[in-house]
Amino acid sequence: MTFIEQASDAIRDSGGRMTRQRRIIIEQIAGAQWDAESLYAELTAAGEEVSLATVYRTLSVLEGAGLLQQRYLSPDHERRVYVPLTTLQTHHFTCKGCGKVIPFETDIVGRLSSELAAGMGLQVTSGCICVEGYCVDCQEETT
Amino acid sequence: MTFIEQASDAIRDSGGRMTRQRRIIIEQIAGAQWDAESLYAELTAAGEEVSLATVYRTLSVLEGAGLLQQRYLSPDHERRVYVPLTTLQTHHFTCKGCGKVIPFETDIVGRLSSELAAGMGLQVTSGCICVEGYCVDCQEETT
DNA sequence: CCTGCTATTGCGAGTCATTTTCAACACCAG
DNA sequence: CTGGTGTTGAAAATGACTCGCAATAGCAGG
Repeated sequence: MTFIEQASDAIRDSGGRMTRQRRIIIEQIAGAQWDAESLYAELTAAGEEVSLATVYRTLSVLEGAGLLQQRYLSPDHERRVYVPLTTLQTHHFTCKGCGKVIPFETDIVGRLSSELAAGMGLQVTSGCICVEGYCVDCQEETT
Repeated sequence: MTFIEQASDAIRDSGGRMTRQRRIIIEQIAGAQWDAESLYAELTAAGEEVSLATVYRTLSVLEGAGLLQQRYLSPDHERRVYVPLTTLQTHHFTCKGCGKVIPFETDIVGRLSSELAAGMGLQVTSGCICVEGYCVDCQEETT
């Protein structure tokens, strides 16, 4: 079952309706992570008619349905990004030198979940990790 | 050297002045983490005269001097919190059931730093970790 | 102890991302 | 086809945070 089918089902199951706007938003976010503003710009540039408010609302609905998860890519948390669950294990490193955002894979949230469950009985449902520092290129410049 | 002395020195060294407002803000944040709004409320309640803008500005100055670090306690990142460097290894778990914020200690940022350095040559200088889920009490209720 | 230079303050206004309000609209079950 | 109600767009609201500017107050030198 594709992401789009899952999303349609989830929306209908909760008594919601599949509108033109929701469809194009879902199609766009199925492939990659987006923040509301960029997604809106992209759709508008492609000639689609949606309002920014609807983009925010739809992303929020999809998050509530468990299909997306919010993230903040950089430690200064300036913009909320939505990530399809299929890419959940990707986190991001922000370079303080050049501003580059470097994705990396790790199951560190999983390990942390185990630790918290074992040590304190906490049940982790979602986590967010932001790290910043210097990338290879910027380390060389400093040296 | 106490946190307050460190802060005074840092401010003076950079050509800044120790004002009454800065002193009371520094004294207040020396002991624990605060977000600007709460710190302002606390000081005002204690009869001190400071403006919210000054609280924000002072926290930012202290962060620039390397005495505080910003954090977001919960995954929804609704409020910026400043933490004295001495308590840096404390992270937070937010319960989606009762809203409780539970601190925990872990060197997970350290481990992640090692992984990133070894695997991709990235040099991590700071990190932020937010996890949410259900605490022991709220897990029982769900059951 | 004065004095003046200028860093800092307070206040109100300004940002910016995100949310809400509300009337008009459009899914979709019947 | 049609009505009930979930959704939308546009604009106003919100909330955290920042900025402009005139008034104030540290503090170095006299």
